[in-house]
Amino acid sequence: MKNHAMALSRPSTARKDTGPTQRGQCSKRVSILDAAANVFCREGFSGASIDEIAIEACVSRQTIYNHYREKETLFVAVIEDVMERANAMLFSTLSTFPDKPDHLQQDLADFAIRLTKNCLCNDDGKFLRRLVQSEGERYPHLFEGWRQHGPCKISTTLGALFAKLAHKGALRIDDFDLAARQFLALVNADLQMIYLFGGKPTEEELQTAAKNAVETFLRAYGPRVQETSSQPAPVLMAVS
Amino acid sequence: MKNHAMALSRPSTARKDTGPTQRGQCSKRVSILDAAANVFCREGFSGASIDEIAIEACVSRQTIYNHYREKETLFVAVIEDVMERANAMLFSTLSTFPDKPDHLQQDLADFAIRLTKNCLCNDDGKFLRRLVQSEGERYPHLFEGWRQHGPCKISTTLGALFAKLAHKGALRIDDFDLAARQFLALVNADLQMIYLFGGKPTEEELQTAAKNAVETFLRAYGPRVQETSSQPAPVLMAVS
DNA sequence: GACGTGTTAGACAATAGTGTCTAATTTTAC
DNA sequence: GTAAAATTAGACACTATTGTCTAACACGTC
Repeated sequence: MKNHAMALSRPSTARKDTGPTQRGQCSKRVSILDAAANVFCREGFSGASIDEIAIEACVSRQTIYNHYREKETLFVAVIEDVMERANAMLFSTLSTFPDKPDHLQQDLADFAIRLTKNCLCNDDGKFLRRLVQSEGERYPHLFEGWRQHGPCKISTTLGALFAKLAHKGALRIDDFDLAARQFLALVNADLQMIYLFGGKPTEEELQTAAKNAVETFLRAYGPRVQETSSQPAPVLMAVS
Repeated sequence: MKNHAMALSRPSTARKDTGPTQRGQCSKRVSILDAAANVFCREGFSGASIDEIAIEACVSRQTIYNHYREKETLFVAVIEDVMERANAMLFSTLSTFPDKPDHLQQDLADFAIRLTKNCLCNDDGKFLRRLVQSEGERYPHLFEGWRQHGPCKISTTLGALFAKLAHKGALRIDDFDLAARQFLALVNADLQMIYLFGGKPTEEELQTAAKNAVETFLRAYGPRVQETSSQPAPVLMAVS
């Protein structure tokens, strides 16, 4: 249950580094990485103890030292593992961005839900929010690659996707990257408070957040004459 | 320079708890709290050592134990200190919200800049982002009060302020609290990436972020006929 | 069954941190 | 100036943790 997303996406990325084991005992490496991710996320780098990780991974402490020479090596391996998986999931989700202008409101909302579910609210997302925040300054080089290929790239990629829709006349956008950043910000507007104390939004909260975000986004960037169901908007006429 | 905001707002909140000192040695308490805030922020709770705090506060370790019985007591005191100050600054800033509909775009942008500068980008803001994220789950009761009176209240308070403007016809808003949350989200849209690796935005980045946020906010919630400088919008007339 | 690889439990030294205690010193109040 | 209060440096016991080492063990292949 808790490791659902991890377990799901793990098989997709074939582990290429051949450690002391071939592939039969690869499961040890995986359980160590998973347990370490949980403990590091829960306790932070200095708060996490190797013994705790060993117990949670159902592995002896010595095994951890066999695979990863020292605590910091393990930490770096965990970070890289999570980041690679998170970035893969991010771009896999981005590839589901709607390209047809029909049902834009619903399609964008569905996309927003996929994005939050797959990338922001899962264990990897929580891990990254927490660890980048707390350990980011201590390991600048470590997170730099992820930052470049993850968060930084998402705006431009999403911006390009919005550009496509704009060229089809479905959106009126000046600065596509800005619109992308704002779209992401709006999606998170209702969820920030939930993230804050470590919780995960319910399905309903997710849908409401997506709906709210898309409505406002379209009011700002959608084609003119946006009919809102709540209050009958005054009829507008374009004069020249 | 670094403690500018802290030093500014500190005298405003009279310290009421009378520890072992009356008020002459109160400066010790303050330097301990400041140093502890920095170290806890940098290293997290378990990573921070009392010795490090003592050195940074230019105080002997024993003095810290005299004032605060143990590490956790000190931690809680620091958290409460920062939160109280942050909330005070937050509502002090909220009180500068524009109430005149003229020059709304500029006034809202200026307000957004004040908000980011005074509450989000200063040391206290960084401290809270980091510590609530990493230690929030360990001390649920500790942050609960702040959450109620800070982040949770800001939406409703800001929402009420937007409502005033809306009633004057300056804004077209259905859900005021939602609009407030989205305003905050938009203001942060361009800054998230900077927060991510612990940096502080420059004055110019701050202004651009505020300008972008307000423009989009007004496109979504502003009165109709929003003139954009880039592309001459068609003149619109409300019929009935 | 022998062998090699990987795993395990436990002991171990080394280090670092917490919290206490004491005696000397400084600061503050009167 | 004197006495009380606060501060300091240092030693101290205690605990937790890291990382190493060793001997026993599991498990497969040959």
